[in-house]
Amino acid sequence: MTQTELEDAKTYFSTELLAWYRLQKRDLPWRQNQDPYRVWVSEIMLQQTRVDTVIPYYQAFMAQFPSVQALAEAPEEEVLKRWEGLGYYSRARNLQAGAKMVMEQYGGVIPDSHEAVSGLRGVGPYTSGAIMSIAFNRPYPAVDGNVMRVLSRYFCLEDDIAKPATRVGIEKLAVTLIPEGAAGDFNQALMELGALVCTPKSPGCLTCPVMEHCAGRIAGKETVLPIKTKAKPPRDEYRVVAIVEQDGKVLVRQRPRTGLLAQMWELPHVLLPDTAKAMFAADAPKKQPYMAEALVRETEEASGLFIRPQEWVMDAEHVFSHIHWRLRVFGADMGLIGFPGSVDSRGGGGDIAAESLSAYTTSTATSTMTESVEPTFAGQDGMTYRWIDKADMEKLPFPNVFIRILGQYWGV
DNA sequence: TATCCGTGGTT
DNA sequence: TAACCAAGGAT
Repeated sequence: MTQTELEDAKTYFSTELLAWYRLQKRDLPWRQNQDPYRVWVSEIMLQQTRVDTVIPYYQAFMAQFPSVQALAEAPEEEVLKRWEGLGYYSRARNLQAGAKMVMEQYGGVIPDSHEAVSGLRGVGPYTSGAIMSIAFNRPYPAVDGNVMRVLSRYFCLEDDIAKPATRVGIEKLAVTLIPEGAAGDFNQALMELGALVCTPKSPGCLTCPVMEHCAGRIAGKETVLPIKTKAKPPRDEYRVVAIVEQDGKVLVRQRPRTGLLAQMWELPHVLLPDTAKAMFAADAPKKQPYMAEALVRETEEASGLFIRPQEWVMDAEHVFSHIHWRLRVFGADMGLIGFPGSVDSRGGGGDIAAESLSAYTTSTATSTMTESVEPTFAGQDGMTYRWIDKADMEKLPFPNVFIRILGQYWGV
């Protein structure tokens, strides 16, 4: 292809795609106007997340946090709760951190500046380009997975889109395609085409507005492009979960401030060694003494509570991007009656258990005096533990897997 | 550069 | 079922 032919193909692509978008674009909540805050929130939510999933979250989030100021001033737990179920929870914390930065450094106004927007927590190359182009109509590229797929096919590019360097190259190409004065619409058009027509598995070339000059299709490679190296499968983790019930309430804890499911609440659970895999086989008995013992030991060391596993409740699975949790859930009671004898009978660790119980009763008494509800106490592991009932779940953010487990346990 | 971060829909 | 993957970013 000559240089002139390439330029013609590019002009054709930009013109036809833009016209197609303006006729075919979906009516989405964040397209009501170009308010930078609305664009910002939508772009963060849309990271690695489907449009249909985002829509209800976006509506609820904007209703509860309608402005940068409202978001900046909200309690973090309310923000996390509103994000519950959407995943990648760091997005929520970063978004709020960004809102606070906008309040403090830019007087509550999102600046029309690529450098400033790029400096906000959770805003990377794609999102900064999306905000600058959609909210301010500035000619920056917004290259996501859709755009890499569409341009890989149209220009028959065979670089591995899993490599960061490839995205940089496609950004350089994408800038040159932006029509004068139409950056926002054009960038959205690229993504809209990828979402609706130029889909990963079976691209709809027959209805594609630019199929006539699509080099990938002409070469017969529309289904092999884009080239993308396979991701590693998630590693298995076998875990035992405790539903400890006392006076109609269930013991939960808050995860650490960083890492997986940071600051979310959960049922206590312990990691089993890889050798436990056999115990999760379909024909293996559901209740294994070994698991119950692990649960007793680890939970006691973590929370300071002595629990007694009773019955197998259910199995559950949860797949993260990089970890596959296989969970076996046990119902358990608190072992308060005859506690010292129980400690002795199990042998070893008696001192730890005795101290733990003492610490637990003390902190519970303290917190019930200072707070009228919800005794909260620190475990030996530094995590915060508390007893909740069904209604308390409305306040605390839980990962979906525990919502499922507790929902079934409580018969929701 | 590779790995860590969720969840749900499709195929 | 299992694999794939979706409007990515941080470290």
